[in-house]
Amino acid sequence: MMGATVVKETPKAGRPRRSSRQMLEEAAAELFLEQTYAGTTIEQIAQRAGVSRNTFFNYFSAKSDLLWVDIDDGLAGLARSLDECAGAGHATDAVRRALMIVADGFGPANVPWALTQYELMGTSAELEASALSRFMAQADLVTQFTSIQVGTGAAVLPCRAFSLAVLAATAAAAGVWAKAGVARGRLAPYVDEAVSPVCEGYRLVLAQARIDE
Amino acid sequence: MMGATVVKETPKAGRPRRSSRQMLEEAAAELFLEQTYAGTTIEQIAQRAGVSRNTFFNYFSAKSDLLWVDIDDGLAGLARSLDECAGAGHATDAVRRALMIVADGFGPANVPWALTQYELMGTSAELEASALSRFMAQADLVTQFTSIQVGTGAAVLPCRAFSLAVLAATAAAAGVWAKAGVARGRLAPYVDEAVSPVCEGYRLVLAQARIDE
DNA sequence: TTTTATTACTGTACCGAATCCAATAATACG
DNA sequence: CGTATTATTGGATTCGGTACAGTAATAAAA
Repeated sequence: MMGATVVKETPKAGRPRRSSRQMLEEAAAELFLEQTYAGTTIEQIAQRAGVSRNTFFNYFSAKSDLLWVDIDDGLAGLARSLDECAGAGHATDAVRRALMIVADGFGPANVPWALTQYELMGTSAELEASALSRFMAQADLVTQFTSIQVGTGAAVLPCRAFSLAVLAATAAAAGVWAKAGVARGRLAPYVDEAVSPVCEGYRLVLAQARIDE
Repeated sequence: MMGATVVKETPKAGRPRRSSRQMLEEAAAELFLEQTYAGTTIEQIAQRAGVSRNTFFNYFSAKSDLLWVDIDDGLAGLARSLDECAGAGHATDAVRRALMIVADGFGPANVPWALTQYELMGTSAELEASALSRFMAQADLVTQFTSIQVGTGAAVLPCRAFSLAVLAATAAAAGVWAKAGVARGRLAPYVDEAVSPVCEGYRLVLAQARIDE
């Protein structure tokens, strides 16, 4: 329902799977190259994977989930990365470092579908919806983390604005990185360059945030 | 197609309108209060307004346009506000002032549907899609403006990251403002508090952006 | 006054995403 | 051999959005 995957780990009882998950992803990847994302229907994906249309929804909650298969895994690690970076100094630095860890998972190859298709077909409503859904999920994570790091009585607005701004900068970095073409290199430097000024600007503000209120 | 409205000003020839536009907005407002946004269909809105379902699409390109009727007008003025603030000093300051002008159009009453429904029903796919669509449109505006202000040879990433970050901070401000309840007051102070740190952090970076490259 | 261009409105049909539900198939376990 | 559990399937339905043809209502031209 949330845009994340429906089926992940296998239970021990019941009818075994026909390994449909990966087959669906591969079938979708082929079709996205032949036709675009918008040009392929779930029916076609399921048909090429050799399963029914309904089984597709057993593995993905929406067609747009296929755009994020490469990203969702990395995004799932943000919460853990935030906890790892919790102790070190400023809240802004912790968030920045956590984002760098996540960004380190993305190399020059394998640019996610969400970014390539964004360039290819502009931006469809489905892509936008799925993108903002993930953005807001991460934003809630960072907001909660920042509020805790700043301390009790932290003002809501600074924490929230910092979280959204720092994630937006990350998204901008990912967009520029994806558009950079073959010689893009690793994602992390892009993220660092985009995120650092935001953290710098919010450093003092967040330090005083618990006093103001 | 872009999320904006299809029909705006009246031509001089042809069959006159049945003043459907405002009637549709009012019918939608009633239904959104009775049921939620997600709970009302276009069919119901058109029926209460006394027009056909197809006529709805003569005035709005999508159901989600109704969530932004109050906002789109203000957003349309951002380009003009940016031009007004172009000359004054730093690019960051110009953007910040332009955003303040836009924010000044929103008072304590009349919180747009997009924000109230977001709180009410979490966030549906339609709302997210329409929201990001508008966000990206404004982001392109600010990015182009910032690039020009910084000067020729400006690096892409800083301008893009700044634009997205500053707009994300604005969105965060709007969200907190809407949630603040009856005593929220004007939107502008929220935006100023959220946006200023981002501009502060990017001030030096953007000043050096045309030298780095 | 009649014609014509222009615009508004309506009905019908269609497509695709997503949900719901009932039925069946394949496995593990008692 | 039942039984619980899970996977898969098919059918039906809902809803947003598009396409298209046809009709109605107005202003201006003939």
